[in-house]
Amino acid sequence: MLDIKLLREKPDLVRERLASRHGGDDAKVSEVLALDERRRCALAEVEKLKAQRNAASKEIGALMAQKKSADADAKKAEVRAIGDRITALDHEVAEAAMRRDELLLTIPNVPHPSVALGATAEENPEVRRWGSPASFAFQPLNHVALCEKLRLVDFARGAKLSGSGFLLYTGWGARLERALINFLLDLHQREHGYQEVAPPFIIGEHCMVGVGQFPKFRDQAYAVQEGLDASTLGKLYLLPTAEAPVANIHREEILPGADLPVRYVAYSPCFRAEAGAAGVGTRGMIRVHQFDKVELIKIVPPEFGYDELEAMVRNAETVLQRLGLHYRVINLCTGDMGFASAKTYDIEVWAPGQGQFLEVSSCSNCEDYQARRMNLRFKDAASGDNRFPHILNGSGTALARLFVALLETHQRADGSVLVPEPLRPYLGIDVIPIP
RNA sequence: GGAGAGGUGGCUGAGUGGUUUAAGGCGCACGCCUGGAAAGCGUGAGUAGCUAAACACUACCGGGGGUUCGAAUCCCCCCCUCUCCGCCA
Repeated sequence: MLDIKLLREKPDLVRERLASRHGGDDAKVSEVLALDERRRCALAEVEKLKAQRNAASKEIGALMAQKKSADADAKKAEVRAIGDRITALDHEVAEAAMRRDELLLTIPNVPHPSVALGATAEENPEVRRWGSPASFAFQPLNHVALCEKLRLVDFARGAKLSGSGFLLYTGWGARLERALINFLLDLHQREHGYQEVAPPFIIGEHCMVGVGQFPKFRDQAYAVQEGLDASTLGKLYLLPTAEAPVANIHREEILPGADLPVRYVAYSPCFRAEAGAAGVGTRGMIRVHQFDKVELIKIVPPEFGYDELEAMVRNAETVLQRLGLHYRVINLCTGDMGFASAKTYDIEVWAPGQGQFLEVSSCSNCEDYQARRMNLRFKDAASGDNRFPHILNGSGTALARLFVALLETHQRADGSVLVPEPLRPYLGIDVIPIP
C-alpha cells in the first residue's frame, strides 16, 4: 500500500501519477485523506485524556496506600467519566484507521516516472529484441499437433481428470517439463546467485494481501477448504505464483541490513481460475489453470531497486538465449501494469506455430508497496533506521509457454524436436523422437 | 482427533491488580580505565504514533474483547509452538 505520509504531504502528485492507472481514482484518495484526518483528530484528543487518566490513577494508588479511601473514591468517580470518553474515542480512532487502511489496500502503486503513459498493451514500448524468428523449409506444426504426434501432452485425458485447462504431461513431455524446471533452478541458483527455496503451495490469505493479489484479484484464486469444515473456506488458497509465499518469507520481520540483498529462486505450480477468460486462447497450452513456473524474488535496499530490476530481466533473458529462442523485451505502460508494480518488463518469446510472441516472464519492481503491506523492514546500518525495502519479482520463467515456444522453434521436418544443448544432460537425449 | 504445557524486550528469565510506563543475567554500543586488550566501572539502547526536530505524551508483554480509577497480572474468545497418545504419506 501507499505511504499515508506521501498522500498527506503530496496528494496532488499521487493523484496525477495514479490517473493513468486502473483503480487509481481521485475519490478514493480524497476519502482516505478524510478518514486519516478524522483519525488523527480523535487520536490527539484521546491521548491527552489518557495522559490525564494515567496521572489520576497513580494518585489513586498513592491515596490508597495512605489509607485515604474517601479521597480515593472521590477521585475514582472523577476519572470514570474520562474513561467513558476514552472508550468512545478509541473506537472512533480504530474505525477510521480500519476504513482508511481497507481503502488504501485498493489503491494501486504509483508508477515510476520512467514508465510510459498509456492505456492498453498496444502502447507498451519495446525495449529490445534478441535473435530472429525461426524459419522453416517445411510447413511447421503448432505445439498442439506436435504434442499429439510426439505424445508429450494428453489434452483429452487432462480435461477428463480436472476439466479443460488442465494438462496431463506424458512420456518425454513429462520428462521435458521436469528437465526445464531443473535447468531453470540450476541456472539461477548456480550462475545468478539466487538462493533456492521450496515454498508451500497452499498459502494463507494474509500472504495474498501482502503481495497485492487480494483484495483485488480474489475472484482469480482457488480457495481451499479443510475437509468438510466449511468455516475454513477462505483462509487458505492455492498459490497463483510463487511470488505470494516467497515474497512473504520475511513478513513482519526487521532484517539486518547486512542480509540484503536477499535473492530467492523457487519452483512452484501456479493455479489460476482465469474466471471470465473462457474461450480466449483456451486451445492448447497457452492459457491454462495450472502451469509450472520458476520465480525470482529480490528484497533490496531502495537505492538498488532499479539496478536489481535490470539485472533480474537479464537473468530471465539468459534462459531464452541458452535455449535458442527468439524474444523481445517490452516495458509495460501505466495502464497495462500489475496492481502492485511501479515498473514492469515483460519478456515475450516467439512461437512460430502461433505466429506471435507469448509472455513468458514479467519482472517488476514493486518498490516498498508490498513491504509496507506485509510490514517487512530492514535496519539501515548507516542511519540505524528501520526502512522498507524494495521487493522485486520476476518469472524466470513460466513453463507451459516456454514448452510451446521450444517445441515450435526446434521442430524438424519429420515432426521430431531437437533438444537444445543445455537440456541434454537433463533429458539424456538429443532429439525427442517420434514414438 | 484426544490430553497436557507454554507464548514477556536481540536472547535468557522474574513478575498473579498500583514507584514494573517490565527486575536480574547474557549479549550489544559508547565512554572511563589500559602501552593495547580482558576484567572492572559508568552510560545508553526496542517498535510505532505525534513533532520541522527535541522534550513531553500515547500505545505495544501472541491476537481480539471484557472487568476496573488503573491489567503483563483477573475473565471470555481466537491463533501459534512444544510434549504424549490415536490416525496417516
